[in-house]
Amino acid sequence: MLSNRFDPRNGAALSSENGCDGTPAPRRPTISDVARAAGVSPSTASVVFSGKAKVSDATRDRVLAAASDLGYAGPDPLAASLRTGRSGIVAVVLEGALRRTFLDPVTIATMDGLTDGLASAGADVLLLRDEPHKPGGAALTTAPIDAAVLLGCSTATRESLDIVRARRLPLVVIEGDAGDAVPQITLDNAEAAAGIARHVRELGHREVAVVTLPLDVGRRRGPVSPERLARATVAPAIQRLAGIRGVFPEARVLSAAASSIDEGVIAAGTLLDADPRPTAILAQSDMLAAGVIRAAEDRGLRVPEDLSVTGFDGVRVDGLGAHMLTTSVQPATEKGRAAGAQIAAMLAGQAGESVHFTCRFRAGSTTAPAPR
Amino acid sequence: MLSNRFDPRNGAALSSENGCDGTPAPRRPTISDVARAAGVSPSTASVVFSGKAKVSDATRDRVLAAASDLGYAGPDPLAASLRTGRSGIVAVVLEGALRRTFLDPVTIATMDGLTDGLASAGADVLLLRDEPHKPGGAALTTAPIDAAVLLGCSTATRESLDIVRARRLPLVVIEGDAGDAVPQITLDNAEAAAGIARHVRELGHREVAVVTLPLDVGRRRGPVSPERLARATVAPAIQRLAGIRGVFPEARVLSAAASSIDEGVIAAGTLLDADPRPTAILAQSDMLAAGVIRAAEDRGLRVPEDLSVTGFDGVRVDGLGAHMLTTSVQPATEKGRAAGAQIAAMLAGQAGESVHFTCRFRAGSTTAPAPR
DNA sequence: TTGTAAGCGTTATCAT
DNA sequence: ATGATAACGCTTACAA
Repeated sequence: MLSNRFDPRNGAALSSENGCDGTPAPRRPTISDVARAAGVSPSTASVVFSGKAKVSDATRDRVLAAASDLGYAGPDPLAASLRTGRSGIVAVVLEGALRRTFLDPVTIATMDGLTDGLASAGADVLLLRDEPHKPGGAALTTAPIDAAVLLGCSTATRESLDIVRARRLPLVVIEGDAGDAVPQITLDNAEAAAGIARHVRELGHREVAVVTLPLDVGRRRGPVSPERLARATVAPAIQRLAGIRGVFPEARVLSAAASSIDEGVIAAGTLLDADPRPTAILAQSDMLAAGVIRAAEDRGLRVPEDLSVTGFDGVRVDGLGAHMLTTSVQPATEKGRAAGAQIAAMLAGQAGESVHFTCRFRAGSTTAPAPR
Repeated sequence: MLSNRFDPRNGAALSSENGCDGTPAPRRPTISDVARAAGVSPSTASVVFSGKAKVSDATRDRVLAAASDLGYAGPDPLAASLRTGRSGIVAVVLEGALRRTFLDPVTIATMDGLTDGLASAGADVLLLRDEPHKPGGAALTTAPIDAAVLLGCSTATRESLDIVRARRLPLVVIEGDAGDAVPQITLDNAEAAAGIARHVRELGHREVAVVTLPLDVGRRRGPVSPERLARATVAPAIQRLAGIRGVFPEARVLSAAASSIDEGVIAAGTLLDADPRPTAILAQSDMLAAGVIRAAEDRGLRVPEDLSVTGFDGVRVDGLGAHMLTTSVQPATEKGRAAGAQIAAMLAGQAGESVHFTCRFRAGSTTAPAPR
């Protein structure tokens, strides 16, 4: 028997003969095969494909023709990656199920910007869930990635963070709790939320309620006690609430289980059926605000005459109708793009740095002077 | 000068001395370093990490200790990939911008199922846009992937398809136009749509209009002429329309520019302000149907008393209110899971096969006998 | 402009 | 249970 060694290309033991007809097992052509067929050296052929050096037209044509002849589809990415030390892949680590993550328009916008910013570095995005203790080992430890971005992760991600550090991969954290040395993309959540609150106070509102984003991975719906707040982990939710509390320390606060219209409806239901009824409801996202408006209108309340409603994010909410939400517009896409740019810089050998973004208050048609 | 060869690990020329302090340039430990430190052979160390053979406890402990000592984070995925011929990555090729793709709840559900189905094969998902003629070469040709899934791609993807074929990668197409030999995940769009249409006809409706999904990559909003339909490329839209036309050949047909509530509102606006006003509107997605309902209610029309509305998909539409949509429920998550399972099978050396799914009609509260 | 040579770090096989 | 060996396919520095 001539050869029975393992051949990764075929994923199984390769014997010198095929099972039935004596034909040699089909082996994929390599760049050396192409070079040989073209009568050039492997390095020349390599350069033809990478374009990293000048090659005479005649040579290039011969190489390309040989490649086409042999059905060679270009350099094997796996081998090229090992040689260059780069896979061209950046992991985006998401907390929780894909389904939930991508239900949030802000996340989608951020992902959009991220892929965009990464594209200029020639990198693509690998979707990874934050589940380090998965049976069979975490994908984060074995995936051929050049860098990682932690997106929308609360402290639950500590473990993922350690893995990335152990692998010494460039890392950027978007609005998460990452600590010291890691470049972060941040937002002025507290200030922006305070700005909204001030607007509402200036309109004369005193009976105000708040609907927050989920505060932790538990995502429990309901009133936010001091104890609960102390255990909260989701930075944006905590910060926005702090901003509001600076203006309305006594506001009643309810947590939603997700950033969705339906959750807004549920929370507003509780708030609007209470006595005294708030004259303004500050929601921590535009999706929640849309739900609050829906709940108000279902009860025959007019927005903004009977109830003022504010949001946060400044995203286009599909199905909000004619209302123009009073909100604070965050540069969601820019956040992602900035993360991508930092990754690109770090991959290019530069130091990554944190980037801070600010929101822009936008007065809409959903707030008005408090009824008296 | 002892050495000035290229070192992929550091991404730059490696000199025998560091720039300032004479310290040797820090080199990452390899599995051989770990093996040496533990006093075992590299193959033994490898087996400790892969678990693919029995190792005595004492040996394993020594290796692990050495690894921990040296700060070794595990086998280099790039090198392991080259050796095994597997990267553990499957590309999902999407048509158009991420932002648009992920705005569709059906796509999200399918992605959810796909990642799920792939997880059992130990594979993760690389997001790739369908743009083969991008400057710098298509990512699809150079990405270290084991297989590819084409999701929601019309014929525009022919080129991507060719690349995947040239690379001889396992491929599955979800509801797309891929031709013969490629395993496909399909849906009984025509039959399911016909079923909805029959339900509406049995309720006595004769004046019926249709709101379709985008018909091609142009995604133009407006009336669907025979010429336009002839140039349509989006299979589900075409098939669903065919199903409806079998029941209501004369129905007025409007195409939406996306599958969203707002687009439904726009299309329904045109239809409801026309004379004669339809007594039923068949939307090709639940999102569109939600918009149709919204538009109707905005005009003071009651659903279903004055207007019957049907959808397609059976997804939970955030903010649909109390209505229970009459629709056809498609197994969106299952479609993705099936695609993942086929990829897994092909990666395991088995033949991939097409999988056909059927929708289930669901009568809701948005259809009623035609007003007379 | 092209060729030569030396690995990149790992893991499957086979022998012990 | 462990070790020696031989690839995996490519890209780069350097010489010609």
